[in-house]
Amino acid sequence: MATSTVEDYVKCILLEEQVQTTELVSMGQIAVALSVAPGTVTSMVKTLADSGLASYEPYSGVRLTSAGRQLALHVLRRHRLVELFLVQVMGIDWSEVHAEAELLEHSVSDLLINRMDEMLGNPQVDPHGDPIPTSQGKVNQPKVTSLLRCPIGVELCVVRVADQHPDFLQLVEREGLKPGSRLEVESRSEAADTVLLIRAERVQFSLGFRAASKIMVNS
Amino acid sequence: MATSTVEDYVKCILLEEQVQTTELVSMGQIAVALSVAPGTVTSMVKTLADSGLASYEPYSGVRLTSAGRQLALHVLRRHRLVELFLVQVMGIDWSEVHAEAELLEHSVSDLLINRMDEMLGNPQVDPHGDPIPTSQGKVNQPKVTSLLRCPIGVELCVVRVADQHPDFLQLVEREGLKPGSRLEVESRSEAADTVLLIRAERVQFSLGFRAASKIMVNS
DNA sequence: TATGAAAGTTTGAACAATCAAAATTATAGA
DNA sequence: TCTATAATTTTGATTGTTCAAACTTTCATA
Repeated sequence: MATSTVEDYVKCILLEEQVQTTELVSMGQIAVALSVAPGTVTSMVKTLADSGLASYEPYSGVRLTSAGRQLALHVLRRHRLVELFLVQVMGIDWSEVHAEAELLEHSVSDLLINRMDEMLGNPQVDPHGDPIPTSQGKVNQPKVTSLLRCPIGVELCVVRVADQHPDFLQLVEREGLKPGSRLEVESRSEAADTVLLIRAERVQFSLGFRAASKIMVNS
Repeated sequence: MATSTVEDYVKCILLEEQVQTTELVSMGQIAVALSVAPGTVTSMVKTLADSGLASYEPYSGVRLTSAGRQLALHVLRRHRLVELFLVQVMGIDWSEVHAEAELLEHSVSDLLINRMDEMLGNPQVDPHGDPIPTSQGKVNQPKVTSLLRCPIGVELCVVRVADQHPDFLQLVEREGLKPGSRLEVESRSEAADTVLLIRAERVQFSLGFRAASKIMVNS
């Protein structure tokens, strides 16, 4: 059985694969994401490779095998269902559930996860809009763009917030940018590093490019 | 921070202290309870002693310090609240919740545990009748006797089932011996190793001494 | 009182996960 | 093409948890 550290590594590799265009995930990326030393990643990645969860190319990077992807998707399913459960059933603030789920994703049984799934009505996405893999490990990644790339002057719907930091999530909530919110990009200024938004009630609001890239809208 | 292994050891020592009359818990008891080799217990108990959670007397046994007891009670509180939550809220069978709780007790945060406690109405006991320690680490151990020692011919109420094995719990449920059930001991036979019971509806039923010692009634 | 079985301890080894620091490789820019 | 820098890998060590097997202590009883 995979240790919870192994689960963390495969999940991390899956998530890094998803946010980049290249095939291989670098050791450095993983080291930063998991806050461990680079050498630690190299050695752990080798053991992932030994157990058939990843294929490792020295000095180039690592890629999940289908077994590794399967495991990672199961962990992700647990993580996201737990998050939604904590918000919907336990009434915990959406900015705090990520940290809780990070722990619980390793110790929740299949029985319990499927009970949660049922109770929540087989939801498609978690509170941040991230898609929940099915128990068979299928995910549908809806087509989205960020506020950095979406068309200007068109009404859009926020579908996902791609950052789990409580501070950011609290701002998102305060400013009415949670998934489901409707808004429009009025303009962008590369020089000023700002994206000017108009929300449903015609209120203006601006975000820096970095923040804007974390708000995903339908496209 | 205490590892989950350390939590398991202090919880185990607390539980063993409770089921015996003597002060010190032996290495052998712990080894059996946790299914580890005797030598492993000796070395772990030394590290518990080093971190101030227990006091260790070579060849005699181990005893929790107040810090150790405090930690153990917190773990026990988490375990028992999780069990009750799983039964009451998640609808999981009471014979299965022990195993689930054994995992979750190490990864549920204080925030979540207190939310559960609230949601369940600050319950006093878990589904097996075991008392739930408060967040301050207080437990009230109600006076109980087992069906082996209780008076004969008096109506009694089951308050606790002191065995977590699913098979036993399922039998208890089938035979209507869950906490809250009313019954009477009609007779005991040392030779036959049986305790003859009469339940509310005047149905007779018998248990072996071993099993009878696991059913606790008010006294 | 002596002794042998049961209980406990020690020893040496293993594995998982980690680090710091030295060594190696890759690569972008001169 | 060469080289300095960044990224990666290796090395050697540490911590936590575990085991089997050798050894020691305890204690009941012959």
